[in-house]
Amino acid sequence: MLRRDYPGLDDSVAKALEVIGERWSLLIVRTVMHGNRRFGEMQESLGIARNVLSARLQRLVDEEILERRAYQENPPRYEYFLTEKGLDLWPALIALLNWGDRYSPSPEGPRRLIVHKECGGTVSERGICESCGKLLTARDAKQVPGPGARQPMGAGTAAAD
Amino acid sequence: MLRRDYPGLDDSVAKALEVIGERWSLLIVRTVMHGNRRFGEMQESLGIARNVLSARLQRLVDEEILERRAYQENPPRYEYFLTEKGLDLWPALIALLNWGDRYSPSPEGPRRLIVHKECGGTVSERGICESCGKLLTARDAKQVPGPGARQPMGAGTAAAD
DNA sequence: TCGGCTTGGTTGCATGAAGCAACTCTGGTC
DNA sequence: GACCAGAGTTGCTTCATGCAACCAAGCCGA
Repeated sequence: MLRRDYPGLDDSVAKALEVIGERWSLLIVRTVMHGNRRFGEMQESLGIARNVLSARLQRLVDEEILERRAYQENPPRYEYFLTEKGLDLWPALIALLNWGDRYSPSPEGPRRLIVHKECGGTVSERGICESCGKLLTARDAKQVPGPGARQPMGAGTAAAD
Repeated sequence: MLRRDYPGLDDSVAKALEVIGERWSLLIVRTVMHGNRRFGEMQESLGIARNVLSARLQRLVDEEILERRAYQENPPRYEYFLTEKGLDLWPALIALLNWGDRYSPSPEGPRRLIVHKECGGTVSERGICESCGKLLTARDAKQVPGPGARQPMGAGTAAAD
């Protein structure tokens, strides 16, 4: 997009979209939630151009949605983790996931299911456990293969660090 | 964005973003929810380029998120309404709204508040009425001016048609 | 009847973001 | 010494976006 801000719009949805509304940004947050923390993992799992991935990671770190931590010196190598701010995007992602499932379903059913770590219940559109009724956050949930799963899913299933 | 699809990604979030992840799309859905139904109203309330608005409306109609209805013949004039599919984006918009409120707050407080039509209770991040506890949809909620409201808000407050 | 106004677009052009491939840089391995 | 891996960066091309001007069909007022 030419400019990523929405001048003249001062509501909170526009502000949110200025930060995470760019192409790829939300998918990067999502892939980190799935446990892909390294540049190469993300690049492979998303099929994104490397320069664009580099620019998005930079911006997401600047916006304090991701945090970059070195896991080795010499040569320096980094991993990216979600901050609280990043983890708090989980409800929005769940809402989009469910909307996508409802209106563009795969014939075999969803590839991934989000379940409550504690009781194994499925997670509703609003991020509520359908089994125990609790209001969940990113830390309470994990993904498991759904009926439409094809390949082994990338990396782990951990949402938080 | 160069291309709006995400080839190789077959999960539901990516599918949802292919449809409503383009710049402006979600803001157009939002402004229609706020009661701006006509081309000129949307153009003014969003400050979007007219050709881009035209292209986005076309696509949103194609995707059956909006429905175009003539309100007069000669010359033909149209209004745009949300379909069920469009109304079902409400939980995602509420999640983004709350995320934006939390992390980029206006000093005076939110400009708009979303309240439950029936009991007047405020609507939580997950689209649940904080007063009566009901799980709400777009039709159950309306927006009212918040503490940070400045100008009279565009058009009405109706969410549905 | 003539020009101007309103609504809802479409067209043409300039700019900049996304995609792709090649390159860099640092260290480890054979 | 040659080669490989990880994490980017650089250069080039292409397409989407923003802007402004234009079009079209009816209505309005003088």
